[in-house]
Amino acid sequence: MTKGTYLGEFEIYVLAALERLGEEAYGVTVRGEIEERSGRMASLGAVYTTLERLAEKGFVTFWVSEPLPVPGGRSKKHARLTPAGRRALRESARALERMLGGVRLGLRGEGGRA
Amino acid sequence: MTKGTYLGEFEIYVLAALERLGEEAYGVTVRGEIEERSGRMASLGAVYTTLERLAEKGFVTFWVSEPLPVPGGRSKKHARLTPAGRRALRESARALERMLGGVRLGLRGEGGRA
DNA sequence: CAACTATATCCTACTTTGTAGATGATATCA
DNA sequence: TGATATCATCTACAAAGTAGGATATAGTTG
Repeated sequence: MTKGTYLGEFEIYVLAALERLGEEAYGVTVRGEIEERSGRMASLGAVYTTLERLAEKGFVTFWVSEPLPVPGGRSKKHARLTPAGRRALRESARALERMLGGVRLGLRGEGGRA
Repeated sequence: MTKGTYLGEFEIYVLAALERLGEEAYGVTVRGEIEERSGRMASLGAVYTTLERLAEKGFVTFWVSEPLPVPGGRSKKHARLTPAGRRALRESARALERMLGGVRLGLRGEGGRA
């Protein structure tokens, strides 16, 4: 029985976005990736707060990019997964998959209400 | 973009357990199902509190069983999913799947640390 | 019947996560 | 300098997660 550190729901989205985005990951792109990919809404404030908390846990580190010669091209605070972060994401995702796997919820089609 | 009601991490576990257990679902069995199935730890207190909150949201209803002629066989407070609860579980599970789907996390094997 | 064992639930107090509007920074361009 | 476009931080509160300890109720035993 793992008593351990299970990620919160939104934390999972943020870490998964980092995994997908790689070097392109920073506040705005993380938010975009979550919304486009999953359809789940995510405010920028929520993203930044969560990234900060994940960094405190050692799951994320930051690095700053050079400013770009375009409007609004200020330097960005990029985020990347640490090995511990990747491990935490994997553990949470696996446990969730085991729990949801096989449950008939219309995960493939069936859509609609009720 | 769904601004809507996304379930918390533990709420997903509890609702999934209800879906699996059917008529057998009550505090103790819910806890057992979560722990056995996913490996995620779950205290009884957490389970009851979460069931109560899910009921307030209209995702769960309760019914009481007859006491049984065995030691500790008091009547149990069973829980079942409402249609809204099943729908909420499905929505959260789908969004999560879309976000995690395809991410290389060793969801099938590869195990180990780092 | 009192004491004991086995299950099951409730209560309570607190920690962690989730949320997002308002505010402040910094880049180019007119 | 003023206007526009990104991006980040702050703040304050709401919602979800947690679990120890108290309480309830069944049969059993002496």
